[in-house]
Amino acid sequence: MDGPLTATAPAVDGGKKSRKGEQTRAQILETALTLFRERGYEDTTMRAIAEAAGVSVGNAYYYFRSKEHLIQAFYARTHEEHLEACREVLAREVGLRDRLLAVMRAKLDTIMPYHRFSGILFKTAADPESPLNPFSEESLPVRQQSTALFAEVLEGSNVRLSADMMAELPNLLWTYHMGIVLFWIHDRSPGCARSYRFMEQSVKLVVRLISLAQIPVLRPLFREILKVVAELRNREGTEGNPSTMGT
Amino acid sequence: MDGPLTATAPAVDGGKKSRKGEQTRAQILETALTLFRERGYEDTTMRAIAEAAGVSVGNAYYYFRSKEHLIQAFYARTHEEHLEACREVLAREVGLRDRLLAVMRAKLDTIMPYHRFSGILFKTAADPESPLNPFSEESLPVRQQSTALFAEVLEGSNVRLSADMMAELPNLLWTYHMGIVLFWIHDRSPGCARSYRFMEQSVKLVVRLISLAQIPVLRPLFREILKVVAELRNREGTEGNPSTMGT
DNA sequence: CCTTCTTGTTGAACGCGTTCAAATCGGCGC
DNA sequence: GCGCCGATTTGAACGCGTTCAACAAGAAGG
Repeated sequence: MDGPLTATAPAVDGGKKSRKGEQTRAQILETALTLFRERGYEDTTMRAIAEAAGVSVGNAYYYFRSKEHLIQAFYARTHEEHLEACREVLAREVGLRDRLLAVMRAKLDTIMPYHRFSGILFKTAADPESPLNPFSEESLPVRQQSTALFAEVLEGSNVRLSADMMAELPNLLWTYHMGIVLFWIHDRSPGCARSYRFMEQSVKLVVRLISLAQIPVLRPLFREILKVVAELRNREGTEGNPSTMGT
Repeated sequence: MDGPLTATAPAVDGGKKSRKGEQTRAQILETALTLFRERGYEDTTMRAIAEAAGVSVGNAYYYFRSKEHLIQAFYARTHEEHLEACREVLAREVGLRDRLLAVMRAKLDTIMPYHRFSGILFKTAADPESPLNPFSEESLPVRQQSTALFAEVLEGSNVRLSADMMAELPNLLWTYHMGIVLFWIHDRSPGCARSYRFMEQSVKLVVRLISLAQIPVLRPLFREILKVVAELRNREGTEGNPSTMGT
């Protein structure tokens, strides 16, 4: 009953075993992502994925609990690509606006090939019962990695922030970046030009707000905002979930 | 081929015809909403709805294009209940904070009975292809009505706002209210107490921000914010869609 | 070689949302 | 009465995601 489903990311397990199954798993994932890119999500059936990958339907389900779980693999995949695309700029640039701009632009560039099928991504992501829900247990690793990226955007810049800001701002930026992606998903303009424009304008605004938050007169206001945002963040709340306390 | 599907809202058509079908339609909708409330969305099958309503499956599809379209009817229904629940307070109260508080509280109260099945609501609502997408053509009437409610919240208050604020703020408040609902959907605390608390705190913050926007020094900043928000709003963009130009 | 256990693989079958050709109903002219 | 036509209703059928009992392939020990 305990299949290979425990290890979601290919690189997480020991790396030594390299069981026969790892090949099959990779084969299925690769086929699925290709078909998603070509035909979109809805028009790609599990039967088609299995056939194109040269396995049976049941076998695909041996490695991926559901069709949705294939998306989670997509999540992890594009996130890694995004990280790679950012690395160089983040090591060089120190201006906060340019850092954030570069990261956001890289994000859009990374997910662009998947624009056709990305609709379904947020569709299932918004379902509180779905494992793809950005707040779910299962997607916590990717979310934490992504939030860490925004922490790095801030820390590597020449802008000094107060401690309470530094604690909450990465999460806020992550939320902001989700909002941009949401806009992008609905964007039907050629080349998603509107998304890029909207992103650039809003990045300027965000950076301006951040610098405003450092002005002493406005501190009480921003402190209150942070308080409300913190309330928003720990959704599990009184249930006492220790897993979200760390970091 | 042109069935009764053209008239989505029951009160929209002439009201005179009252064809046989209107009864059947109402019967199906009532049954569906009841089952949704009792078992949730996923566990309520179209076959079960049809059987409980005393019709065939195909007949249900004659009146509702899909299972999702039953949700749109739910949208319209709860919106009317919300309006009704607000009417009295909005006629009496003039303080902006209390007006907004009352409206938001009424919103949560109205949708509370549907908390179990509301997850799917946003799930499909986030899909850009879905007719339930809040930005879609099909849900435009409800959205406009809802936005109008927030315009009334502002206009009936003793707070005077500049014209550009008055033009954009209702849309912003509508977006804010969607955010609260999104929080509520994910809220698993007993009685959704966290949602109410979060709503109250954020309402205070929102009102405070609105009054800040009236301070001359900060006007340029808020004007820029409004500009970006306006960019966000007309998504159809360069396609030249005249239907969203009105009002 | 035979057993035993885990890992990997199969394809038929289930329940679902949805479709559609065909049947039925209801009013209106004759 | 009969014929007609649009509105309504039916239920079998399709394709989908998913499940599961059964089977095959290795690996390990005797």
